[in-house]
Parts: sequence; structure tokens; C-alpha cells
Amino acid sequence: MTKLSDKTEKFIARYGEMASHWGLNRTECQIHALLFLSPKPLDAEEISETLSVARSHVSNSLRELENWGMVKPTRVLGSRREYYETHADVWDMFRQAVSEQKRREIDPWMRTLREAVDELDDPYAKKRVGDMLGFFETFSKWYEDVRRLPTPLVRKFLTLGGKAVSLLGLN
Amino acid sequence: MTKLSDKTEKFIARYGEMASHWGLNRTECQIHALLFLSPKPLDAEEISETLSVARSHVSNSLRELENWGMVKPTRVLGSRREYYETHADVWDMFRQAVSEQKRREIDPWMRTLREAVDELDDPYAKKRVGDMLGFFETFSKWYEDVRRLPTPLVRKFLTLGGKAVSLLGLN
DNA sequence: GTAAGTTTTCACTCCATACAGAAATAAGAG
DNA sequence: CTCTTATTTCTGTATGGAGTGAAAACTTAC
Repeated sequence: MTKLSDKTEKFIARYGEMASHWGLNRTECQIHALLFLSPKPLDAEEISETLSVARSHVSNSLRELENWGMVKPTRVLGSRREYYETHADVWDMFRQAVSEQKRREIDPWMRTLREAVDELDDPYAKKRVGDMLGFFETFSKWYEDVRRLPTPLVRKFLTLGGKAVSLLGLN
Repeated sequence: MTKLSDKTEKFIARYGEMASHWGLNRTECQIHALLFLSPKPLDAEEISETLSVARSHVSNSLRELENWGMVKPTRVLGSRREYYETHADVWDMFRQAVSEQKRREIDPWMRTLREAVDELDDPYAKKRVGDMLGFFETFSKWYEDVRRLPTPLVRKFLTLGGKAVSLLGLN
């Protein structure tokens, strides 16, 4: 068990608070933070001791993080334990997070919107929901396009920022 | 008190579930949904009755929604009650939501990241946090640029999607 | 000033869900 | 097959926060 420094502990705590609005709970996020800061993969036992969280809870949390694609299990030679690590590249990490978020939240919500547009009787309500659906559809298409691009290109594109708009002569 | 249709009720309920990951609670989101679907502004009393939620809770929720800029109070002639309505344009609505979300979640998180980069002793951890900060900074700059554009332009820009990248000759 | 209408505050209840710890199950070594 | 080690399931507890309803505090009309 590695004793964490005060600064590290504080960071992990805040990471847990912050990220717990993304669908994962506090402990899950803290585990992710710990792995994110660790230069080498850690096993469940180590995580449990370092964060003072029940061993079983760590197992469940790791499983959930795996479902989200936020951690990767790796086998280490000569040990039968599973070791876990996070993405080496933060951009890949966030791309994964966003993609899961979309799959779990946005896509079902868009289905609900489509259903509502079909079902609602009141014409004003129908129009309003239709407007919202339109917004999501535009955004969703944009995202699907960007999603296909390799990371360095996304990076360049985002760095351009508003300049892209003037370069394209949209205004 | 207006009795809601089954379809409308279902939609409002789902809206509450979905949106409650955005920092507002279920009831607050349901109130927003109700106002969003209503062709005319509603007062707290009506909302309370229609959604079967305690009058006081509605008041508090409306206040919170106001803090978020998600509802606007309007005075109606000959009545001293306050009436509430949502944005007429969904794009404006989401721009407001995103802007609040950034102010309340992203900005503080970026401050934490900067602090951590300064404070952390372990060089690997420092590098990792720095990477994450870099990601947020790129994104934040992009957002600030886009934020300044008028809605129709943002719309055009997003609609272009991946084509923008090839048009700009980035690849 | 008082009275009527409206919002805010506060103390309390209740529910969801995070988390602990024990027990059960599975997997690998010999 | 059996012993050891690792993970999963299950049951109970506890904590945070949503929601209630009454009481207090404003606000405007008269």
C-alpha cells in the first residue's frame, strides 16, 4: 500500500466530487483518479487500502469503470491478480467518456423526443419538442462527424476555434 | 389547474429523469419541462397543482431555475403574482444551460487542475494533471470563441460538421 | 396603520443509493 | 481433487438530499 501525499489525496477527493456528475459515483471516480495518477497499473487490493474503501466495493466499482471503458485490466506476469490502468492519452480518455455519455444519456433522450413528437396531441407542445429534437439532431450529426476524425485532427480543429468560421466565410 | 394528458405527463416525467444530471433536481427539471411545453407563462400556484408538488418547493425550485437563467419571471397586468416562462428559442435555452454548466462545473475544475499542477510533487502525477489541464484549456478556448458567435452562425457551423475540416484543408 | 396575498425559511420525514462486511462462488496451482 | 487466492453476490446500515407543511417574513392595496 502506497501512502498518498496530502496534495494527491486532496486532488483525488476533488476529482471524485467533480466527476460524480458524469454518471459514475464518487468512489468510482476516485478510483479512476488514483489510476490516472499512477505510473503503473494497480490491483484491487492496493486500491482498497490506499483509498480506505471496502474491497468488495472496489471490485464493483472497477467493473463499472470497465463497462464505461474508463479503465483497462491488464495481466501482470507471475500474478493471477488483475491490474488496472487508465488511458495513456487524455484525449482518448475523454473521447471515451463522451461517447459513453452520449450512448447512455443523449441517445435514449433523443428516442424519447421522437416518441413525444409522434404522440403529443397539443400542437404547441409538439412544435416545442420538435424544436428540441432538431437541436439534438444537429448536434448529434456534428458529433458523429467529429468522432470519426483522428485525435490530432480534432485537436487542430478545436484549436482554430472561431477562426474556422471566418476562414470558411460563413459570416 | 390544467389537467395534463397522459402523454404530456410521461414526457415531463422523463424530462425530469434525464435532465437531473445537469445540476438541477428532478422537480426543478419537471417544472422547466412544464413551462417549456406551455404556450403561456404559468404562476407558482398552477405549477404546484399541476405537478402535485408542495407550493414551497415550487417557489424554491423556480428561484433555482432563475439562478440558472432557465426561466424568466414576467409580470402580468392586473395580477401581483409572478408568472414564469422559458426561452422562446431552444438554441438560446441550451446556450444558457451550457454556459451555466461551464461556470459552475468546468471553471472551478480548471482552477483545481491548475492548483494541482503547481502543488503536486510527483513528476508523473504532475504531468498527467497537466495533460488534463491542456485538454480543458483547448476546449475552453474553443467554447469561448463559439460562444461569441450569433446563434444562426453556430447553427450553420455545426451543420457543416466534418466537412468543415476538409474544407479547411486540415487533413 | 391593517388586511390580503405571496414568497421564504425552517424543522421534519422519507427515500434512494453508496458503502461495509460476511458469505458464496469461481478460478488457478499443485 | 483440494487448497489457496480472487471476485461476486447479498444483506444490512447510514447518510445526503428531495420533498412536505406550517410558520415567519415580506409586499402591495386600501
